[in-house]
Amino acid sequence: MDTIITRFPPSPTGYLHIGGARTALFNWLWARKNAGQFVLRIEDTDEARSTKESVDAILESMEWLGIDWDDGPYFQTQRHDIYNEHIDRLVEQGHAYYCDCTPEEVNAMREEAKAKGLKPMYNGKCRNRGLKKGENTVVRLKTPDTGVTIVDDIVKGSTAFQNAEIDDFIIQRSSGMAMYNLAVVVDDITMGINTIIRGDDHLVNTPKQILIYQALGVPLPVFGHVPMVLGADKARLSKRHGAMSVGEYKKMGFLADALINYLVRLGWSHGDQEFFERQELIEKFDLEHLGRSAGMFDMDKLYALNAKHIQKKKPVELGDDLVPHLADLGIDAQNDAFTQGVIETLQPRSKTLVEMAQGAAFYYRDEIEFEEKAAKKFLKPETQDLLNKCADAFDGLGDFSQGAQEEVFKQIMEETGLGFGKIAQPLRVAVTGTTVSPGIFEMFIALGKEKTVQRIRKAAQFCAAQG
RNA sequence: GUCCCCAUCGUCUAGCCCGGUCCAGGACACAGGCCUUUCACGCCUGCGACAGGGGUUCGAAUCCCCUUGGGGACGCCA
Repeated sequence: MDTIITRFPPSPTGYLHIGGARTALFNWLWARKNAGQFVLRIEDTDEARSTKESVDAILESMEWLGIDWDDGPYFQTQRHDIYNEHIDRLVEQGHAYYCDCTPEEVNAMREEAKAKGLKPMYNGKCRNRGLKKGENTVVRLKTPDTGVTIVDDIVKGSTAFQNAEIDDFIIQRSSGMAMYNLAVVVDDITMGINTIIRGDDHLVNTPKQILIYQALGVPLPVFGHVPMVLGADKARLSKRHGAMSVGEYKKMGFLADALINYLVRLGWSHGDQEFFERQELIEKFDLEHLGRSAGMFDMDKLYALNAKHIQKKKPVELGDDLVPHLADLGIDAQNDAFTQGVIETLQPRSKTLVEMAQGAAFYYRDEIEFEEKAAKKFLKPETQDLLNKCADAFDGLGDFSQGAQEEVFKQIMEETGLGFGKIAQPLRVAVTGTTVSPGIFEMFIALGKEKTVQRIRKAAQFCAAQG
């Protein structure tokens, strides 16, 4: 086959939502896997609802996800001439005609059809009137009255649509602007798109588009209609189901790789494999294993996958992702050796970067605030001696390794007769302010000897002041 | 109303095309346990599904039909 050319055509009437991101992903993956091309096209022919902000937001989200395009972005509003050329040709060749019916008239026709138990349709009134272009004329495609139009779909199989069900739909508005179905087909033809993967809400549009391809005398592309993403109540995913836009997931601390992994697996499978690296996805993605049924968006699974990706990623790489979240907490951190050490201690216990940033905060504070409950339980006046003893011992350590720290613990446990936990918990509170943190040794190492000792001493003073 | 699509554990799914290896496998969630210096991670165990009904067949999750349920589309929106 020729070079695979796929596309993603968002309409800029909002942010990039996760359903759209998934279709973009499928197309991108397929192009990348086949060393093909991925085209980005902005479908902004609905001038009333399209905004520049939406375009920017969509591009930004795609960049964050790492979905890059080889061609575009094209804007449909800049392609009037191309559409009009094709429309004129269709009219000249008798495949399309001008119509001056008013919206009221058309509405009446639809009501009439409905009353007869049919699908609401335009009745073809102007088909043979030989009208010329006028003030309020639209162009309609002359569709066949009989026969069927077959949609051969790589995921849904073959579906036959009765041509009698398809009315002479508008391809050019009275304003002269092309309508969606025409613009899409002309774009796909002129951009050389040969593989179209999109949501199955477009399946019923496909026969109309095929009719345009045929009228234009152009071979059909490969169609693949993937099921939609549903919310937890099995209704089409919408705002009330929670976060919709890709940008929100970024804010919530998800890794782009994790979101991609999740989205692709929702509606595609590779045996029992759940976890995929980006490169792996490109290698393994295929069209055969796209699912046919709609799937519900499941936050829990996304969290689990995100946790996995956080665990497997290198601290250096995670650093760049984490720094902005630390900044959100007012922490001015760099992706340096210190931060990477911090990250290492938090990787197995963070589901999101937000969680990681929160868990990391104590490392960066100059002043530790003790949680009331924790202090009451573990920083009692009588704990002062223990803390000072620990601080002294640690301070005397030339080598602040885990092994050396363990030795210190051993000695103090012997001296005091206390169990490990009795020593570790007060120290934990002393250093972090809370009872929950990474493992005590790894944490001290990440923090560094100096700060660790300093914090323990401060806590000892705090204990003394409690009496 | 009309047309179209879909149907395996609560959820994502493997298996279905090319019937037997499936009294249906994995993952998330949930429950219990182990590990343990806290919280996690990890490990182990458990719970849990072929929507229903008819066929076809020696044999059906897999093929056919009907029913039911869910979703989508019918616009001078995309």
